[in-house]
Amino acid sequence: MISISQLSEDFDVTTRTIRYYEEIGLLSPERTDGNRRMYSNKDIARLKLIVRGKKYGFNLDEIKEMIVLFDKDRSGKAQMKKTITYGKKKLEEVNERIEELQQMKTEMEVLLWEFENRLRNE
Amino acid sequence: MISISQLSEDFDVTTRTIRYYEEIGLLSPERTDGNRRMYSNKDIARLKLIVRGKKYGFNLDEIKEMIVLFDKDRSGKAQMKKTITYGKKKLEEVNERIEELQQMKTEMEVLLWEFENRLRNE
DNA sequence: TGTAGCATTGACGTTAACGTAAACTGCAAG
DNA sequence: CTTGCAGTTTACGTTAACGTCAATGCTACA
Repeated sequence: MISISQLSEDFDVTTRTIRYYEEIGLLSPERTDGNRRMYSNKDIARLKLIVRGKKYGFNLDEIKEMIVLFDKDRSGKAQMKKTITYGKKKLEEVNERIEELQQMKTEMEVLLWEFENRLRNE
Repeated sequence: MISISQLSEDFDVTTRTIRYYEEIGLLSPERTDGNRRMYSNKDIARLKLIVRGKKYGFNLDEIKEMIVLFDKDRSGKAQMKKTITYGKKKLEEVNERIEELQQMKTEMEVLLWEFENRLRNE
């Protein structure tokens, strides 16, 4: 259990941002007697997911959907089947992004190679 | 050479967005006698870069920097060396994103596998 | 027990990346 | 010629994702 300032430091995001994520339902930390937020390992894992998701260009609504997927406390066959279907779809998206990024990487490498050659031959 | 509406259709972005990219210096199409924008293959390649960049979570300022890299009309040894250095840095960033995305993919796969197992064993 | 230093909840401000509407222009078809 | 569509500029509007500030509440520590 850590405080909001600790969490803020650990992940390099402002406390405002963390509170905002709570505001829109992405986090729901416990409170102390004095009403201070206390973050569990589960909360920490969630924030990690959020921060990473943002880095890949997902917006907070999309991330919210993914959190549901990563939230392991689900039961009922129907619910689980839905989760699996949705998860596979998201996995496909991630796959596509990886492939495109790899293509981009290749293009950049070719370009750099060309530049280095031109530099050598002049 | 294609029109703005053609370009808009081809890339599934609005004409407003295309004009905005021009406004901030990401595109600079030629004009016809009647002042209409005409987009060359080079412009089209740029827009492709922009759209793709956005998808990966780069903002337009970062994309602007990358466009400079992908712009092949550079000369002078010093300039080229700078470009190569900068390009390698960007390549590193792309590499990192790929690796993190792959880690994320693995996690999702594990999770889905667990779900499917639970579904089978109940 | 006082006080420095985090924490809390509003509430309004800001910025990037467009959306939208208005007023105007150029061109092709009937 | 005019009708109508596609394009142009200008300018104000919008939304997500926070930033910032004010007023107030805990709480550890000298």
